[in-house]
Amino acid sequence: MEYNFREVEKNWQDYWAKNKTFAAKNDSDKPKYYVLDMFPYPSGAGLHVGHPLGYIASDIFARYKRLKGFNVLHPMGYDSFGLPAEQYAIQTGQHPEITTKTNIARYREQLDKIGFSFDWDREVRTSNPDYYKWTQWIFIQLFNSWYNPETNKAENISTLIEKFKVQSSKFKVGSAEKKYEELSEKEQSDVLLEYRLAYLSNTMVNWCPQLGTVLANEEVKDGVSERGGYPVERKLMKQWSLRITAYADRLLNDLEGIDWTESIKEAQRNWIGKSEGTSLTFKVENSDDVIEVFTTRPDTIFGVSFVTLAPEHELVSKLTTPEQKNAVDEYITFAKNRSERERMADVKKITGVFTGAYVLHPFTGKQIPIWLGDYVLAGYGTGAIMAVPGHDSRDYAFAKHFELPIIEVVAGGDLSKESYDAKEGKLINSDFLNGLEVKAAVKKAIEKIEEKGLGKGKTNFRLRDAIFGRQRYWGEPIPVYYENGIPKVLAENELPLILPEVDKYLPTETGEPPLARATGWKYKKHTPGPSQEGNGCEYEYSTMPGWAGSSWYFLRYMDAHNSTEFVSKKAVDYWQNVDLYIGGAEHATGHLLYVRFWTKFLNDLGLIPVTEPAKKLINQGMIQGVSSFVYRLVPVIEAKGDRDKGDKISNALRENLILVSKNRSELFNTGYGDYDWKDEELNKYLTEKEAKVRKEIDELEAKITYMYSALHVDVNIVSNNILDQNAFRNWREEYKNAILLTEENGDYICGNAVEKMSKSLWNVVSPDLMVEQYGADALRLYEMFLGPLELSKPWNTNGITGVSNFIRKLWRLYHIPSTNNEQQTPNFSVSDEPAVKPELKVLHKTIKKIISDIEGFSFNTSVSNFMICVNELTELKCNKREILEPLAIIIAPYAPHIAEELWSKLGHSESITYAAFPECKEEYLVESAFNYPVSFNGKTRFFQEYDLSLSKEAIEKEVLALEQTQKYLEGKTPKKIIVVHNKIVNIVV
RNA sequence: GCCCAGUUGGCGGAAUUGGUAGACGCGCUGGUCUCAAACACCAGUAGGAAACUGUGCCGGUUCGACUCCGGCACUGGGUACCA
Repeated sequence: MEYNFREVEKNWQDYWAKNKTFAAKNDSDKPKYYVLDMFPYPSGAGLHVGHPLGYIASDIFARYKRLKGFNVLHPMGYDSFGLPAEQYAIQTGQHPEITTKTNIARYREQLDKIGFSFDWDREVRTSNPDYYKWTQWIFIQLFNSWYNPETNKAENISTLIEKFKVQSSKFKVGSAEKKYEELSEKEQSDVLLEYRLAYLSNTMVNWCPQLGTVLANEEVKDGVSERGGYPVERKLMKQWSLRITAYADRLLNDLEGIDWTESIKEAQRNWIGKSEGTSLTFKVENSDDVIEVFTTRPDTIFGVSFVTLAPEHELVSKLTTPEQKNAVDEYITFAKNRSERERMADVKKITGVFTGAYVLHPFTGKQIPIWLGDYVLAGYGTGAIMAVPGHDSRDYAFAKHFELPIIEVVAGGDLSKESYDAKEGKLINSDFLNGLEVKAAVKKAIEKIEEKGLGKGKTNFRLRDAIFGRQRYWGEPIPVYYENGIPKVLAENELPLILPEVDKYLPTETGEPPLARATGWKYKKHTPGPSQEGNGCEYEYSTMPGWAGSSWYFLRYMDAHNSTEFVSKKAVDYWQNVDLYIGGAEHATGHLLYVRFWTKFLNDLGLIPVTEPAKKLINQGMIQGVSSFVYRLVPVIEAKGDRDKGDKISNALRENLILVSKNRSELFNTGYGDYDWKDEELNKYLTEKEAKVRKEIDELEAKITYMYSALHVDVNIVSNNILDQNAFRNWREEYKNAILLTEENGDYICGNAVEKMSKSLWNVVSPDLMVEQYGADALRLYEMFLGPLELSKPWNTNGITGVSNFIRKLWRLYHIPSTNNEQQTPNFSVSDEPAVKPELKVLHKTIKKIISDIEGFSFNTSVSNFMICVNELTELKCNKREILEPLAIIIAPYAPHIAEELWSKLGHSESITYAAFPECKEEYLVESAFNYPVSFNGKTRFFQEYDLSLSKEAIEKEVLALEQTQKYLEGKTPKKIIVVHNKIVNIVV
């Protein structure tokens, strides 16, 4: 028997757990290194082979850093609040906590089998009260803070109140103006809510009726919910939000200083969407009202031919003339009822209405009509635009549709065909801007606008404040209660606010969130006061969104069991922030933006020393599944008239499922009666079935054609596209009696497609099976070997035999084959003789490559390099300790189990984890000669070895003297000879 | 539409600063072992009989281009009436 990975891997996993081999210390003389994975949501489906990809990469890096002498923090935990557990609870009544615990146990079991070097003592779970206590605590800090634009950071709200008092600020209450001290408690609360970083307000939210909750912009994709894919509509609601917009500029600027991929940075830049322009007011004709617009193209001011307001704009009803009132009201109703999704679906559809009112052009004084259009968004800028159809494609489309004038003010386009949006060209028809280039014109226009007091230069962001309340059960309760309608946060010593028990995980009959079902769940002050009387105060019934817990978890790992602080100063001063963060790119504008926001906020309060959560970020690619299909033959009836009868016919023909092998697709689209299925069973079956309905077919003059539809089939019963027919019949009841139309050799060939790996597509490959069959080391090596970490690639189990063979070859290097072949295992045999130069060269070449591969995150090439190394050492029949000991160390990050086993056999009693990574000694790599490729006009013809000490001139001379050179020269004289030392010789003819 | 990434054998992929294109592995073909199969081992494997041709397509720079520049196509991802 050879290498027994099952036994060896189990032993070492037990050893690591027992000895807490990977526990990180919070004080150490070693330099620190923090390697973090994005923690998973523990779903019921368990891990598939795609999940561990990033974990394996980070584990290799963490183990490498330990070998390099770093104190490494490499933790893991669970993002355990979330929708699936709650939906499961709604269906089954099972408490989400139970579901979550079960799923976590399964995840842990799967993770353990792969041999990760996580420090499990630091595990965090966001749904654990010990954890969410501090999530709530951070919320309270957000509530108690405002953003001071002067200091450009968050401060305690008390500094704002102080400011109000010092400046004697006045606040409008109804028609009166009062000082801050003169306001009632409620009025003060309302004023402060406009500044707090966590605040309650009436905002347009993304409401998802099916989920019964609101969603943040980042959770809505293509107009449907990211989770579940349900339609989302706009709705005005009182909601908790976080003022992330206060940090827009810093979130944007600080991207410069972090080593993240350009694509993620770009996605964040786009999401933040900074645009610089100017505000500009238009006076409404015969009224004191003005309409303020935001524009980035003030240079086109003389091209304005109308002004468009969002249907929700506050001035609409006031402006609208009596003649237009009906049309306007009708349009507003229409716009309101169009869901986000519809609006997006027909971007091309232009809708709008004229209000009957006019504004006056600020420079020419001309009348400009005011229109409503839903292409103008209420939530961006001022909800009103100046329309310049000549130089904005949306305005152009609107103008064309409603036959409004189009004025050319920038030369260079052809306005009869399309608008000219480019920001280059000279201004025309523009009074004082004529002749200027766009850039200069923008500047001049802003100057004039500011000079005349019409507006001023302004920056707008696309980023919206993050809606923070969710009308869900399975999340952190927001630590707020309402006293006389005033929202108040709990005292810190009242945390955690435990998620109460409810009878059902659904909204109440009156539409309140599930938490309103909790009986007797009321806030009572610890200290005596009005709320102590009676039943106490109502709590906030919304819970926090899924991203709350994940916005600071990287800090908790530093000090996971601290019961008095979210993280101790000492721990965070030591660990600072994440050195290497690995996770999926799908979090580009969600999690990765929020965690940056919270980090900056906590830094502002002086609680942590860093302003960014992660120095370096790597996005692992997705591992896609390869789905398999069977092709179902579907009779399609085209009947004239009677539809019911048509259905009856097709049902009769469909009684048994007919599945056609892929390569017999010539049979598809065959019509009724004119086929030969080349399959007796099927001919018989269909002839019988058709005979039964022949009368109806003829009566209806129906036409039958056979089409096919592809059905997903479990990839685990398909091997190399050949269906295991027995397993297939047993797989599902409806396939038991299916008629399988096979190839001539009896095989049923499946089709396939590369898709997302998902339970519903039946293409999931579980890591458990791979570990069981080939071992954890093989799985780890193979996942890395598949290709560059960042690239998406389809999973193909077949290739794993390659790395599995490699592991056996590696094992054999350290052993001599047993002579009496039967029972005995190969004998461990390593020689203490000094290594010879070729052996040392192989080793040190490999060390050099592995170091540069790991540090460049090129894990796929390092696996190749190990293979080359082992192949070469096998060729050299090398079994020297001097070579094999360092080899075990450099391979340990990738294949830790076999490395530990070999290490212990080499006579070490300690784990290989903290061995020293060998240095590359360049002296072994020095070559004395180089085999030069000799090329003619850039095409390599032959090779010639020359000593490296030879000068260029000498080589040139030698090459020309060669017989082969003369042959390729064909008697011509070379024009030029290029000799690149240690690289190439090129002869130009 | 805009932004980002990518396109190399039958497949996954490799190629340092512009310097031997196809490393390594899978698959395939042939062979050895075996009664046979599997495993294992050995040899071959970009195309072409060859001259030659080949890194998505067209063009450029260069002694020399997968690599640099200009244009285009396609694939994947992100984002979208953002004024």
